[in-house]
Amino acid sequence: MKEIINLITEKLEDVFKQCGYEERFAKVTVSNRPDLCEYQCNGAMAAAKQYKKAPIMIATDIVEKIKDDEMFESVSAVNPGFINIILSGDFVSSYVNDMSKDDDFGYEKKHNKTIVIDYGGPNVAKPLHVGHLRSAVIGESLKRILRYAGNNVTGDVHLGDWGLQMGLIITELKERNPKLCYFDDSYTGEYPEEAPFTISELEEIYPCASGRSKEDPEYKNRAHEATLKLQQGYKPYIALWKHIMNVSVDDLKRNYDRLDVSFDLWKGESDADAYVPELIDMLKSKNLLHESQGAMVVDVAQDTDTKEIPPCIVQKSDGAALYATSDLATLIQRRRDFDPDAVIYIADKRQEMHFTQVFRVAKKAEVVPDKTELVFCGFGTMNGKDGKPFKTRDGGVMRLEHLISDIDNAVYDKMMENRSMEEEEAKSIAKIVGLSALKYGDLSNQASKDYVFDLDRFVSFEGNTGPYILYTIVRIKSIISKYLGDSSEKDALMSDILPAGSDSEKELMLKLAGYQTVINVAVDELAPHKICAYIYEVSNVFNKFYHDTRILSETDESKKKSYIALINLTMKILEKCIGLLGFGAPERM
RNA sequence: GUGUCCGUAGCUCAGCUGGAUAGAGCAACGGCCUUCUAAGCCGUGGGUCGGGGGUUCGAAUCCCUUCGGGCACACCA
Repeated sequence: MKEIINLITEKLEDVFKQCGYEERFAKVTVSNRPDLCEYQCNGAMAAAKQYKKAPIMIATDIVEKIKDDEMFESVSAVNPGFINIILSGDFVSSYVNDMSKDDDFGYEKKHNKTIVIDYGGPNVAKPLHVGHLRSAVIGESLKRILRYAGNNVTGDVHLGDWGLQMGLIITELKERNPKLCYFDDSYTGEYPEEAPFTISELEEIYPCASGRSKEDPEYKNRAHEATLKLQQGYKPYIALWKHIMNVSVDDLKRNYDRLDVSFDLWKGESDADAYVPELIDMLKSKNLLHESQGAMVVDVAQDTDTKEIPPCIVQKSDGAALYATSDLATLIQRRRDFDPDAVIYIADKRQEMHFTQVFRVAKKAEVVPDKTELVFCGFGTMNGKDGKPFKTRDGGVMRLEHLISDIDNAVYDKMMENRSMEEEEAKSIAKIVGLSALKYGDLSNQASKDYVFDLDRFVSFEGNTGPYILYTIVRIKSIISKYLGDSSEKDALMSDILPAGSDSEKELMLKLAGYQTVINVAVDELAPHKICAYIYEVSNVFNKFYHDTRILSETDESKKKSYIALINLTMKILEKCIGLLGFGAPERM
C-alpha cells in the first residue's frame, strides 16, 4: 500500500499542476495543530514568491478545486496561506481496514541490500558490562529493522579475541602458574582438553593483568611479546587461547540470550588474522604503505579535512597487528563471504576517528569496492543520575547481568505491590517487563546521544516507558480473549473496520495509518527511537479510546466487531514494533 | 590548542531538510474505579528554546559570533 501521506500529497500535486503551480509545493505533512486539522500543506506560502501572488490566493485556488473530493471531510485555506486538511471518515477507515487485511499492515519492503552489521563487540575473558549494553541493544534492533525492510542482513558479534588483552591474560597466567605445560618450552606432548581456569577466574585475571600492565612497564612489555607470539601462531599460546575462547564464548552466549540478542556469526578478530598478509600485500601493491616512527602506516588525510586526520597504523613497530589491521582484514573476509552492499558498525561514538581512518584505507586500497557503503553508527554513553558514566555504588563497572537482575527484581517488587499473582508467574513476567524497561529506556533516546540511565525511573514504569507499552498491549489482549471466550465468532478479529464513531476512534485510526511512514523513517535514518516515539503515541491514543469506548458492552454487533478488529490491528502493530525493538509482551501483567 | 557533538520546563527527553499558540513524561496540585487491567484517563500550574547578531513574510530549526559542557586527537580496543 502507498503511505497515506503520499496518497494525500499526490491528490494535491494534481491540483497544484492543474492550477499552474509546480507540484513540488504540494508536500503534505502531519498537522502540528491537531486542534485545527489532521494534515496540512504549507506549499502555498513557499510558492508565493515564485508566482508573485499572495499565499492565501494560491491556497484558495487549490482549496476551491479540491474541497469536494471524497477523500476529505474538509479542506480549507487559512491565513497566511495554510491548507488545512481533515480526512473523511470513510477514507481513513477504509485505509486502516486495508491495513488490517495485510500481514505487514500494507508496509512495502523496498530494500534488498546485502548488509553486514557489526555489533556487540565483547572481549573474550571479560564479563559483559553496561558498556556493552548499547551496542547489543541498538545493533539487535537495527538488524531486525533492516531485515524487516527486506534486506539480507547478517549480524556479526565481532569478538575482541586477538588483541593485547589475550597477551595480558597469558602473561598473568604464566605469572600465577609458571609450571603449566603451556609455559614449558621443552613440552612436546598434547595439551590438555580441560581449561586451566573457570570463567570466574578468567574474569578476575583480566582486570588484574590490565592493572599491573599500567603500573609496570616491564610487565606490559611481556604482555606485548605474548600477544605477538600468539599472533605468530606459537602453539602453546594457541592452545591456551582456545581454552579462553571456549570458556568465555559459552558465557557470552548465555548473557546475550538474557537480552534476547542473537548473532548469525560469531567471528572475531582472530578470524581476520589469516587475511592480514593479503591486506599488507594490497597496501604494498598500491604503494600506500610507508614506515613512520618504526610503524607501518597509511596516510589518510584529505584536502577537505577540517582537522588533521593522523595516518592509520597498520603494523606496530614490533610487527604486531592492531585494531585497524583487524578491521581492515575483516573487511576482506566479509567481502569474500558476503560481498555486502553495506557494512554497518555499531560502536561507541568515541571510536569515530578509528572508523574514519579504517574506511578511508579500505576505499583507498580497494579492500572493498566503491559501491560498498561503510557506515559508522556511533552511540553515546550511558550515564548515571549524576550525568557521569554509569557506575556501581562503589564506583566500579557494573556487570550487565547484575544490571539485568536489579531491574528484574525491582519490576517484580512493583508487580507484587499492585497485583496478586503466583510467585513463579510473576518472576517470569518480571523478566519480560524488565527487558522492555531496559531496552525501551535505551532505544527511546537517539542512539548518538548520551543518556541517563535511572533505574528508579525505568522501574516506576509510568509514562514513556517499555512497561507502559506492554501494559497497553496486555489490556488489548485481555479484551480480545474475553471477547473470544464468550463469542462463537472467532473470525471477528478480521471483521471490517467501519468509519470512526468518535474523535478518539478516528485519532487512533489516523495514528495507525501512519505506520508505514514511521517504519520508513526508522529504516532510512537507522533510528529505533522513532519507532519508540510512534508506539508511545499509539498507546496514548489507544488508552484514550479505551477510556471512552465500551467495547464489549457495545450492542450494535457490527460496530462491536469493528472495534475488535481495530484494537486487534492496534495490538498487532504494537507487537510488530516492539519486536523490531527487540522485546516482546507477556499475556498478562 | 585543533576538531566535533551538545545546551529546549525543577528533572529526563521529543521536535531541528524553516511555518500557526515550542510538545511529552516525571515531580507538584485537583478530579475519575458497582462497568473490558487505575501500571490507566481527564485537568491546573510551570519556558529569555544558553547569550548576541544575521538571513527570511516567518527561526528552537539555517549562517556567524560568544559562553558553558561532553568527547576525540597514531603504535589500547
